[in-house]
Amino acid sequence: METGKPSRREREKLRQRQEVLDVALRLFSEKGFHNVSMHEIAKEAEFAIGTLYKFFRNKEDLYQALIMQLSDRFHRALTEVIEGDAQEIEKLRAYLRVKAELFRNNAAAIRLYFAETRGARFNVMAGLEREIRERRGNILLSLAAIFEQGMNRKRFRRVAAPLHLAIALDSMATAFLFHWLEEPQTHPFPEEPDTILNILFKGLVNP
Amino acid sequence: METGKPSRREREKLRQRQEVLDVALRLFSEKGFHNVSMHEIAKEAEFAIGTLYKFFRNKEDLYQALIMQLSDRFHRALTEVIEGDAQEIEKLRAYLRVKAELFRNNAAAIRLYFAETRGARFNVMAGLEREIRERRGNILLSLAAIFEQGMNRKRFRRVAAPLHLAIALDSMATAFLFHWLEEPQTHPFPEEPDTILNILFKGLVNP
Amino acid sequence: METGKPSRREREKLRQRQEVLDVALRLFSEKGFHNVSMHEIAKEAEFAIGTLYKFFRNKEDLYQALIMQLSDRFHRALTEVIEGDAQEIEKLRAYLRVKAELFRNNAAAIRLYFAETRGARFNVMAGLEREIRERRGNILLSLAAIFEQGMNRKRFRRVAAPLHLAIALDSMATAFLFHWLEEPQTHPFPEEPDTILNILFKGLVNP
Amino acid sequence: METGKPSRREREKLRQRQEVLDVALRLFSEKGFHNVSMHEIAKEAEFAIGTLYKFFRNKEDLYQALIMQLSDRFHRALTEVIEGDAQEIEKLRAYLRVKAELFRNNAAAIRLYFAETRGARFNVMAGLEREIRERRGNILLSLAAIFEQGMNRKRFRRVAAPLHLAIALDSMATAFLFHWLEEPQTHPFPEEPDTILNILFKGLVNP
DNA sequence: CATGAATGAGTCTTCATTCAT
DNA sequence: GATGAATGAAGACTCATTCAT
Repeated sequence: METGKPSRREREKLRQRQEVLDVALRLFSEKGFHNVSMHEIAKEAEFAIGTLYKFFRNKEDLYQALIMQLSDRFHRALTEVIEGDAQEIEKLRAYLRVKAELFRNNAAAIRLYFAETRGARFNVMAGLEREIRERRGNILLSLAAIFEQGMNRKRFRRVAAPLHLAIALDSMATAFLFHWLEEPQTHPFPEEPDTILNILFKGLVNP
Repeated sequence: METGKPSRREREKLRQRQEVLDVALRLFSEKGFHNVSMHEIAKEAEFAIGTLYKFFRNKEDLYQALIMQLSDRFHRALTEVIEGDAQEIEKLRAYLRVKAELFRNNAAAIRLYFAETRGARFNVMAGLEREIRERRGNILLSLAAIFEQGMNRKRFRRVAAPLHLAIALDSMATAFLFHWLEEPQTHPFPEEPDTILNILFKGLVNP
Repeated sequence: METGKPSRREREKLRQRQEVLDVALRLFSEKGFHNVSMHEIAKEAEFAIGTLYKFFRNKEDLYQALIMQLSDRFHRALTEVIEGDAQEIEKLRAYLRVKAELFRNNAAAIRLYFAETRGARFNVMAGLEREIRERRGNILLSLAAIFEQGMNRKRFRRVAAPLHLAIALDSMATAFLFHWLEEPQTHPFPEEPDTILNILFKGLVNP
Repeated sequence: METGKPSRREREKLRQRQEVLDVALRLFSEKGFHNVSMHEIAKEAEFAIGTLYKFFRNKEDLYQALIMQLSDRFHRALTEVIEGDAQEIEKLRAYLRVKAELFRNNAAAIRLYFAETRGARFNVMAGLEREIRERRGNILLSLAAIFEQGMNRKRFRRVAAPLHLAIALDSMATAFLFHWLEEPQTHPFPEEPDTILNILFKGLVNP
């Protein structure tokens, strides 16, 4: 058989690998890539240094694996919600709700993810940039498709290109959520999806 | 007169200091803080290592000076435009135009600035975080004030809190400009102010 | 048993640490703290630089460990001899003999020890100054006690305060031994205990 | 004429050189040779760095000049007192008194002098070691001559070789004075000449 | 002649990575 | 297969010294 025997060993190894990634996320998000040593990760994760190098070829590899895992988790969750066949506005609202939940439940990861993913193309992420950018692009395209559909069905007016609306929606969401991340008390959390949709749906200028 | 005598020496020193900052901007924006050595900066700037330490107490100091200089330049330009006494919509349009110009003319700097300013509070910027956040906050408040005024004068509808509109406007601008920065050909540049204002002004949903 | 298991690794590590200290003693006593680099110590001791830092937190730590080890060795040997319950004069003679042996067998160490221990309170020894001064003080007090006892038992006349006699005895010993250290041929070694006791015991001036 | 014209310039230069030496003494005695930079000396002495190098070939040269100046001052004072033609005991008493005064009035210099002169032959004094040792030797010889004379005149008993007595006397003096230097309150100062002579003159053991 | 800006060799120290046990 | 001792390249920073002005 193909899956029976190796499974046990394999699963154990994966579980350990994941423990390392969890510790690494915590440390990297607290101190940044260059201020965390492999020794520190090994110690916190209660593995021998050498063992880390069984799981990851080197520090950069570990780091990229971590970021890619976060990317997987985030983009999978966001993609799921968009690709259903709910009504357009419902999809957008759901997208914003899921994104908000991601921020709420993964503050450390989010901060790390954006820090290493925005702007910095020079850093440790070199190799993965394209992959991540592509995922982001796909999500924007999906959002754009929703807007497009809404326009075709005459639910949305053509105030701008669908892709631009997608960018607008997503950037606003990110911005609002970062503000909340930084000052949770000032920016109440749950109402934001509505705020964003309000801004997008209702024209600001009196016709 | 007061400024004649010291000027000469002083100006020369400042010019050299600026040369170092220019080289540092290029290198840091290409490779990131930790992947640029003081030797490298010195060599590229054609100064001896020791000379760098005449201008900056240490590497971190040099880096912070660089980021603060960028911050100064960017925020000054943006603040100027908002604080005039033009009409509300004109101010917003001008703000977007200036921001776009900043992105266009300072691509490397912008990338570095956002990379080190977003998300990462653990990094080299530790000491300056508050200052920069405050500046950003002030700009948002100024934008909010414009929206508020527009509302009071019945030019804008109250679709959302002024501060939220400010965040929305600014985050959209940043997002569009980053997209342009990354793929100049796909996202034609100059129309973006109008795109953003369109999105903001015209309601997406048919009433 | 309790000591079997860790012993092996532990002993090996201690042996290596001691090798480093031995090399360091030689180099420091030849050239002084600031004229010996960690690289030099590592090379001479045939360890990698990094290994030195497994044994000692930094250069100063290594140096202080060295000096304290010497201090331990010297003061332990001297203290032992004083604290026995032999007769007063015998104790003094034994003290001088042991001190002489220490000088004879540890010339380099002695030179280093005195160089860094005398006078200089600003140097690398900052933290350990008190400890060392205290040890020296204790030895002087023990010697003083011997003189005092001898006086009480009418063996010694009260020509000076016991502590002063202690200082006199010890400083003479040190001085003679240093002279011998510097010119072994001129100052024959083994007779010095008697010389010193002679000076101390017999009055110089005819009554 | 030989001495008229250059005198003025020359004297001025010497005065400045001395200012540097004075500052250097203070700094070196406070922090040690390696913890004082030429810049620091220049700044404190209010000279330009370059000027220091007009007076002294390099840092080591400056340091040695300083130590030699102290050596001059100390040994001259001590030699003077011994070479008079007073009575033996008076000479010894005077020697001790002068030495005490030197310690009292030159605490910083004394500490520096002994720190760099004792034990350490590896250090910055390399070149001057012989010279200084010779001076010290001469003083001991002079003291020995006094003892010898006293013996010949039957004033002193031959309890030990004259040179040994000289060493004994001088080392006791140094030791007592150092104790006073370190704890002025505990060890009252002015009585020490008598203490030392007492120890030397009166036999400790009852005949 | 004095000045002090500029130099760069040399130092300590860290940390990713390897490999013998 | 796991371990962690050992490695040494690389980097930040200091400071004695020079030399153009």
